[in-house]
Amino acid sequence: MFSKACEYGIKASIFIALSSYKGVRVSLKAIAKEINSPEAFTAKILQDLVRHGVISSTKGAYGGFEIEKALISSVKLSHIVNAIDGDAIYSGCGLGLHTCNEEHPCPVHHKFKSVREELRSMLENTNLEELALNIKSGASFLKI
Amino acid sequence: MFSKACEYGIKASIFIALSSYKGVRVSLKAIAKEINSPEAFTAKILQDLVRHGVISSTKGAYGGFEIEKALISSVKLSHIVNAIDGDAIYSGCGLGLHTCNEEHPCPVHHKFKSVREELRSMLENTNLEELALNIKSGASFLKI
DNA sequence: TTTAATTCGGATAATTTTATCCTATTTTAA
DNA sequence: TTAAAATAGGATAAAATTATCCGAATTAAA
Repeated sequence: MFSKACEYGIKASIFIALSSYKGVRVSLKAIAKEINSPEAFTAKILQDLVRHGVISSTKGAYGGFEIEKALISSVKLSHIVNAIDGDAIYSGCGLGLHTCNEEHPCPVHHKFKSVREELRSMLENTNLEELALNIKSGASFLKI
Repeated sequence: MFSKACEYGIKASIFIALSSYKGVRVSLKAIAKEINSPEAFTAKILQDLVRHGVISSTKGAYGGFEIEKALISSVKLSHIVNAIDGDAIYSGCGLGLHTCNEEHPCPVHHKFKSVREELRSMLENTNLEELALNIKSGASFLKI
């Protein structure tokens, strides 16, 4: 459903949020270890998220990645997915037609409508705070 | 959401169903033209669908692809998707965790639940007959 | 001021997906 | 029986995605 890059990006963001809560920046190394992802590839994805303003970074010793505490609850999954994969998943045509809309629908356009809509709404209404809290409480997991 | 191969596979199957209704087999060439797909690549996908028993083929002059009339309504989108992409879209973990279930959920497991479920149900309950009839009536389109 | 710990960014490699080409095989009609 | 029209299938190529490597730049502490 999502690209590997996007999966890593979401998991990394959650872990960064969790750590930012405690007021500590996390290094690439720590992130990759925690979410079980290849370090160098994860670095590229984090750079991308920084460029898109989803997370922020600090270079040098004691540097790392973080999300300003006050912003954690306003970062939605849709921001991350958009930054990495774009919005094709929930706004593109399910069968790849260039032009697909109500007037000129692909064969599954209407069938997909509610699925697409529910996905979009879910991504736009899920924020990093709730996801991080579930990790903290042990209700959900970032790896294995 | 789906791979290109799967998109082509679905569109091709709908066109084959449409033609089989009229009692005529369609050639690879006609299919690729109708759904606007690369011919040789489409051939591979059709071979795959034949192997999985979704469609049937006849070699030689006047040969081509078809779906037995009586079976058209029983071919579901899920059969096609499964044959080409597998069931990962609606049964795999949204974040790619190897183990992701109610007891050990990934951060978005519950959030994705209804989306995944709706997608699965839609694929399992949509058959080629209805999709073909909408093409026939001009209510939906296979290309552009 | 030097050193160590970091992120950044460019180059490259490996893998997967998408796409093409060519030959073999099958089938029908002339 | 031969020729033409098809699918089947193997080999290969192109493109996209995933992954790795290495040096540059930055920062803080010793």
